[in-house]
Amino acid sequence: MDLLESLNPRQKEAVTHPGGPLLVIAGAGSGKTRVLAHRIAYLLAVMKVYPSEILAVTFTNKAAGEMAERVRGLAGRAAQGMWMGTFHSVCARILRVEGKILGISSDFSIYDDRDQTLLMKQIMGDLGISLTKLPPPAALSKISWAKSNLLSAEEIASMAGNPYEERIATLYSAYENALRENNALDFDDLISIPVRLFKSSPEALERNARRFRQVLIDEYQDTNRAQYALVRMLSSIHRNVCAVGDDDQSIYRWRGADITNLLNFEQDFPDATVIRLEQSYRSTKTILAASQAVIKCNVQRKDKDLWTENSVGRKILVSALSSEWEEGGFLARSIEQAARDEDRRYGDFAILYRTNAQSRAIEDGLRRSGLPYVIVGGTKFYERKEIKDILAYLRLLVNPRDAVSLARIINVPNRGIGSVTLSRLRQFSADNGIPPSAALERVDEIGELNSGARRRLGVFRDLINRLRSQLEELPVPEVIALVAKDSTYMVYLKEQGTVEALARAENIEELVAGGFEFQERNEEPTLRKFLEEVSLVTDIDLWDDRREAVSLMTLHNAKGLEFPVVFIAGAEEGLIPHHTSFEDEEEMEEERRLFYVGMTRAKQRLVISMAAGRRGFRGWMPQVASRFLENIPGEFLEIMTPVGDAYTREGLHQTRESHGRSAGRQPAGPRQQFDYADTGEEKVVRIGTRVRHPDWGPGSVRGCEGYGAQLRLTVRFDSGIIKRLLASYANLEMLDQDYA
DNA sequence: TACATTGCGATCCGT
DNA sequence: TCGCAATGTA
Repeated sequence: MDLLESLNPRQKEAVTHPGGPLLVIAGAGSGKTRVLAHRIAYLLAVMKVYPSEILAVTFTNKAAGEMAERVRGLAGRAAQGMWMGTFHSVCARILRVEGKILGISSDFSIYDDRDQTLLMKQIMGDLGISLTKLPPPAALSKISWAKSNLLSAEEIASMAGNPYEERIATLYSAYENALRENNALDFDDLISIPVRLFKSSPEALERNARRFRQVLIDEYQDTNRAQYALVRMLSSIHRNVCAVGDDDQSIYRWRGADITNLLNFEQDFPDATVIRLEQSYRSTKTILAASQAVIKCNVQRKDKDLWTENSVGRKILVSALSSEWEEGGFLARSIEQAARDEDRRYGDFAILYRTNAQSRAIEDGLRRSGLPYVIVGGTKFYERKEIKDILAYLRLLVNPRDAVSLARIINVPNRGIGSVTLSRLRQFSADNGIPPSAALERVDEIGELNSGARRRLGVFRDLINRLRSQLEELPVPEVIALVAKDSTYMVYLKEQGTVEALARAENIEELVAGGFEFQERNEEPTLRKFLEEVSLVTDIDLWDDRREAVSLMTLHNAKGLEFPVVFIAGAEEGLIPHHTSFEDEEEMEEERRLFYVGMTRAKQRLVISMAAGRRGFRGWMPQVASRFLENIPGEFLEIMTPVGDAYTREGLHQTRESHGRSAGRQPAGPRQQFDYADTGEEKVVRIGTRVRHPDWGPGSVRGCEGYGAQLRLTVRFDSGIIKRLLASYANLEMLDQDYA
């Protein structure tokens, strides 16, 4: 039949596997998405499985959407009603139905790390634990680790071997209680609670495991213990689990991913069939061979033999630039040139990097050349302050017990309700064992409040109640618009009149537009569903690959994608491999896998760049080439290092006098200058410039950090004292002529 | 008591 | 550059 026609023998075997546990080890570019889509279509068409009996878990919502589309293309209408999504979205769906067994109401809020931190701060404040001694995110990351390994607060407490761990256990337990009080779940809960639920309720497990006749998991190498447990439970009756993955592309160990889930599949399922997909369809022979040479340096892996019938292609270009700004310029020039000479679209290019911080210099380079680009990742749309604020209103309307959201917006925009008033409200709610929003209803009974605060709380309460009363009647986008208007958030932004505030107002309008779009897409477009969706979308989900723009993203975000031309920027020791992995061999292997993932995103051309020096958060850092470059045999490389290319970035900011020496061949020009931006006027100050301060007398500039109004000068005064001064407050008199 | 300002410290990857 | 905690001011 033609469903199988285009597949190679291995792929065909995977697609037509009759039943029982199946592990597909799919090398980079070996067509694993095709295999999954075809297998699902095959299950529907040939094995007559109902769509509602199929559970397919992917790594991103975007991947799920693409998968659904491909299956629709193969199987048509028969595909409707499948369970397809990320672990988190599938679990949220299960929990809305089954959660009540554990006393979780279906209106629960989903807390992101921002919300988690806020909650943890409150808890630590209540317990009198210093926020500086134990930063809330540190405690939360331990708790997250525990949850993704299915360890309860009690278990953590019993394992604790020192006061620090005991404290973590105490916080864990308090944090859990707080989440339940707020009727909220964090990301880890979305996975671990269903597992707990299925452990405690055999009926619920039976119900769900019976429904899912076929379970398919993509990117199996990146599942954690909790996800693994869930997969085992959901496939416990029919035992039709199809796991697809590649141990060489496991890059989420730091998030709790456990590669042994994949490596031990055959032990966990003794009757498992294992199929290897080793023909690669994506990259040229050169790119494939080079990437194989790199990944073979890892010890902990299953050996594979990837091969391809693709052409040899061009050599991998490696270029060393003298600074991150030059690197940005190089990337822009290369793209311009390739777009022109090779007649490529901007959408063909991707620039990948290890850390989000690298994107700035790259962006500058592209912007200077006027190249269109999109950044995937960084500050996500739904994490913008204004969006989070509006969403907090909406969450509070849906889930009145959500005290984190309440605290977030009770004084945004300013209503004259400050921290003292808020803490009195919280005190009252704690004393009476009711949520803060219920305390708000009884504001007249709170004795300590002065009349002004009482009145203002009353106004806020009326606002919330009025909005909530309209919730049922209005469609989602109109609720959002109403919230933005009645909360006076919009007016508040527009009154500010700054460019930034207006951009924020536009973002809120975009959120409303998103609400319309949501409404059209869903049969039952409830606000609850909308909130869940926005909590679980990722930046990559929003990325539109048809846009005619260069894509910028981290190596992590690039997983699962491919581009005709890929640039890997910042191939330097300390970045990739990241310096935090220097001490640990396992982490080093993960860095190598990450680099490998980056290389294998490229179909036709791969360019790797590095900077000989980079501006770190504390001055200039000389950089050396990544050790991974040395793993690539020279025959695959073409090395190009431009010489004497002057900085094109205007108003270059530097911090030490010694740059020229450390970076070798830097041009003399602007390297000892930096902007002195004060009241909008741009000045350039040289290191060594003589200055005078009203209190400390004369001195000379030794260095600077930062930009614009935040510029901090390090000045050594003749009296011997050295001061770091914020430029706008330094009140310095420039004595030399040495600035313009 | 609330709000604005100042100054400090930190920065990997992200569901 | 940025967000936040501490400090200053109305």
